[in-house]
Amino acid sequence: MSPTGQQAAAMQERAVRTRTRILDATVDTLINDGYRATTTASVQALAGVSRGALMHHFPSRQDLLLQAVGHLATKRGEWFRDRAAALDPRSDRIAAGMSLLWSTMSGPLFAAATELWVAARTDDALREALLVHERQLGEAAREVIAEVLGMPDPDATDFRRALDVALQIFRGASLTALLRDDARWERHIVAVATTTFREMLTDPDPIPSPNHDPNKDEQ
Amino acid sequence: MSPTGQQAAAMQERAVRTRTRILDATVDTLINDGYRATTTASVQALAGVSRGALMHHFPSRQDLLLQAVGHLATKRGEWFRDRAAALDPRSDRIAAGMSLLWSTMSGPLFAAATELWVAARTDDALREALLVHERQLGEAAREVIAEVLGMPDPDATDFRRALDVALQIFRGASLTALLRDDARWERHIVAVATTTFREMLTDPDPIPSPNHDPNKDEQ
DNA sequence: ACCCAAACCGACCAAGTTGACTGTTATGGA
DNA sequence: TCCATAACAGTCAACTTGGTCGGTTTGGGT
Repeated sequence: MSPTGQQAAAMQERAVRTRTRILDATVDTLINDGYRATTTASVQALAGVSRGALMHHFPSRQDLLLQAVGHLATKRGEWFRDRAAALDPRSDRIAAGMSLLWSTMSGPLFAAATELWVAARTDDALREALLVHERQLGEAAREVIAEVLGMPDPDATDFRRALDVALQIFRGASLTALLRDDARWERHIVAVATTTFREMLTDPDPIPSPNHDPNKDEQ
Repeated sequence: MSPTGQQAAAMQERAVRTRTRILDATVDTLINDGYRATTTASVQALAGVSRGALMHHFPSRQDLLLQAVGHLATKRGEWFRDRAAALDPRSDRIAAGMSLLWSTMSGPLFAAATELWVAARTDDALREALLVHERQLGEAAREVIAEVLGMPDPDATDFRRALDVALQIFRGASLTALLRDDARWERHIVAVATTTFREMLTDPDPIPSPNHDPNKDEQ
């Protein structure tokens, strides 16, 4: 989301603000109007900048969206850390952790990310950018969650697997929640995820392990 | 996806074929190029029809996409039933059912549905259409799954809840699989879903129930 | 043989979208 | 102070996209 080091050195205060305004407007447009309606013109209008300013910072729509991926990831990371810091330390840790995770994945920022995510299926450059940032975000989130849960090692295999499953549940639930809006059902899903997570951590895994990990993926 | 009854009576063979060609082309374009790139022109080109023909059957792009929702739902239903009928009756029933579910949600047709699904977040008409057809598809799938599993009652609360969770896991996994493509991980997720499903069916639910169900959905 | 409505054709148009281009203003350093 | 360059402004042309419209073809009924 940040420009290259050399550019950053030359960037002035005003430029940074303009840049941020544009990227914020891009994210807002993604949230409010979706990927298809996120045109350079609408972003420009929402940001209140001239065409020249927009094109100066982002020579093409492609550029704009690629940079928006990083910008969005940063905002999501900040949001996540803020909420994590505000957790009640006396509550049940696992339940708190799962609630935290769900709150991150049910908000507007996640909706914007989903727009980009789906678009990335048919856009190689976007996919590359997303993969990089999602990976970073995922690792950062895993560390924060591990801390919330009081886990000594964020890299423990059991923990990673359990968290991965919880993530899938929430990802699916977030998609479902896009269309139907049922707070009760959402609470239920969080409860299910919490139970599942707890069992996957405590039980010696009853699940046929993928018995790999030596190498990463064989497509 | 079918026209109104009166129109259907007047529709000729050729018209039906043209219509189907266009809708198939729409789905293919969604699969290959994504929602944003699914323009009337590209659909027209892929279907090999004239502009007039396209506009005759689908007066607007909105129309085209709304009808495509139904068309896609039909194709998904057929596909699902075909695969269900081809299952090996000697295999483990729950495992077979979960594999069946995952195969439905990891294919190109589901990718097309996801494109529409996400677009529907910011498109009321599309959302309405999707809700209707997804509900029908969901019920049909539930009945088929119940039969595969040998469940006496597809409407049993425990069964519905367990299936719902499995659906969320697979929905999330399908999104994840859009970007990274790891067959081993996918098998693992199916195994996890299978175990979770089995436990939710056999255990007297240890999960805090949403304590409702008096009425179906209060969206 | 004729008629009529559905089906289909393709040129045309208006609006939208993108990015290039020329000019202007601000800012830090020599 | 002055200048080089980044930052910004606004217009414009090329292209895309969705939709209209007048006309032609097809096929079943009479």
